[in-house]
Amino acid sequence: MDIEQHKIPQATAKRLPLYYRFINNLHSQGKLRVSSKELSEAVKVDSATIRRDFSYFGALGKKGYGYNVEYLLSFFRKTLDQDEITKVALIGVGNLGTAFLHYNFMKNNNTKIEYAFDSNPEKVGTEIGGVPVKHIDKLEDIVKGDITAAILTVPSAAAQGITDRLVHSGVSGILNFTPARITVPEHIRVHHIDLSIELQALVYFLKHYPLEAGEEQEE
Amino acid sequence: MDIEQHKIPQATAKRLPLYYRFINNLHSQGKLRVSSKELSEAVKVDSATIRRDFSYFGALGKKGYGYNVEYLLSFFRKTLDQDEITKVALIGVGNLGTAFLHYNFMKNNNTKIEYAFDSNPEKVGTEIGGVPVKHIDKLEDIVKGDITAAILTVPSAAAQGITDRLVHSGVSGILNFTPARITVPEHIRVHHIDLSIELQALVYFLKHYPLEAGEEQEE
DNA sequence: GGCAGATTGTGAAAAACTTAACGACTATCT
DNA sequence: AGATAGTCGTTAAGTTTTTCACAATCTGCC
Ligand SMILES: NC(=O)c1ccc[n+]([C@@H]2O[C@H](COP(=O)([O-])OP(=O)(O)OC[C@H]3O[C@@H](n4cnc5c(N)ncnc54)[C@H](O)[C@@H]3O)[C@@H](O)[C@H]2O)c1
Ligand SMILES: NC(=O)c1ccc[n+]([C@@H]2O[C@H](COP(=O)([O-])OP(=O)(O)OC[C@H]3O[C@@H](n4cnc5c(N)ncnc54)[C@H](O)[C@@H]3O)[C@@H](O)[C@H]2O)c1
Repeated sequence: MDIEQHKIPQATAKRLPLYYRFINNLHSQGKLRVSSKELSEAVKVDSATIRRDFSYFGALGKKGYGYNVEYLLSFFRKTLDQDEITKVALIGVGNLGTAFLHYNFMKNNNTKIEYAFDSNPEKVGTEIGGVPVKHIDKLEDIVKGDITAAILTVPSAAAQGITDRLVHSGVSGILNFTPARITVPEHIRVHHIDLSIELQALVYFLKHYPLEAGEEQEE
Repeated sequence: MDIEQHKIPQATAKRLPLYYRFINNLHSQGKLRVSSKELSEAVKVDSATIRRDFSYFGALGKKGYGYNVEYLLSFFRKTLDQDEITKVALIGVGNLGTAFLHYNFMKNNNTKIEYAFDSNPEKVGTEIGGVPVKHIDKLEDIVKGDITAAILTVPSAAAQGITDRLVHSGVSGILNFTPARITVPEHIRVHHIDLSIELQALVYFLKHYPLEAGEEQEE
């Protein structure tokens, strides 16, 4: 939106929702002020990093005082566009897709899964977690112009085909849970969440990078 | 294990399982050789990065030729300890936990979920995806000495309590799917996978980092 | 056997990210 | 009022990761 926004490092941008959630918690608890040190302990991010992150948005705190929770919250709400809802579709109502549909992403979140899609006739027409399941044949009709991002939980063999259809239907982002590394035009953003790899990587680190006292944790 | 292993950058280590999977695919397809460029297109990682990553393990390829798939595969299998199985426990057989139990992580993988745990008596005693569900009271008895890592899919309010018990039972790593940022002793490794944050971050990027032609994709 | 073309492995540079350190300031206590 | 104990924002330094670019070297073919 803003040109200045482009100055914010990606690593920082990825932490913003985390900060937002914890500031929200503090606010619910009635806390009025918070220091970068306190926040650091809660979210497990170095306090200097937090101060640096916040500073990209200007001077949000007061020296010698810390941050005002109320102010921080309203600032982050604005910055993360929490007041406007982003519509999302979920493709593939299987094990993983069903779990996501049951989960209320809206709780702390500006996103709403509006529709789910599947090719299995038994699933089509049902409603899961308040989300109607539509037939995949209707994908383009329903998504076109209305949906910003998609959550992809189909079998990996179907991933590229569905991706092409999503792109054609005008989504700008895809959260890809399949192991397939999908190909998209340059203006589409894909984030991969590859659960098998996460598990394998954890195991690799356990065997080859034994943590010493004082060593830092990994995200 | 090896002292030399410690030289491998963490960013590289995280990509190893991805490489392994694709090399495996190539091998199944009967492909005999592969170049860093081809691999790059498949896994969406810059070819120079791939060559650099491989080079940490020595000279795995041949100039003017590329990499021998068979050799690469056997090398990675050894390096990722694919021949020895790591035992894992899953705690919290709810929406997400059930999905994971149904999924066969073993397929491309050296990990096996041996036991699941839940506090709900209706779930205890059942078997999901071939994994027996035990009562959470038995956690210490069953896990102690036998299980290397845990997948945490309990409600976030229960996360820290269960974590303490897991640590006490001797697990060395936790894959934490709850939004809670758990506290552990220094020798325990925790990887957080925070799905709400991933979705929110994707949306944030869509709005604030419109991709230009030629810009790189995010992992 | 020799040459054209392909591809690696890596030094060096750049980019991205994190952390330490400290001056400037706040709040509070005595 | 002055002393004390924080705390931020930022400069500078350190670390990690990615990327460029090319000599070295191998392949495959004639
Ligand atoms: N379940 C897990 O724990 C897990 C873990 C890691 C990765 N994954 C990946 O997530 C994806 C989904 O996994 P899952 O366990 O939910 O699989 P699943 O088989 O349970 O679900 C897939 C769903 O997609 C539907 N589908 C198939 N082809 C389709 C098409 N062309 N259009 C629309 N819908 C279609 C099926 O009807 C099914 O409902 C897979 O790619 C899998 O590799 C899952
Ligand atoms: N489902 C999703 O899509 C999703 C998305 C993002 C994050 N999460 C997080 O993942 C976690 C699990 O989500 P879910 O949707 O599967 O929740 P869920 O409520 O369906 O499952 C939680 C399970 O944990 C069990 N449980 C509760 N307390 C326990 C205890 N003390 N010991 C052992 N078992 C206990 C419950 O019986 C239940 O079976 C939550 O922390 C949630 O915030 C889930």
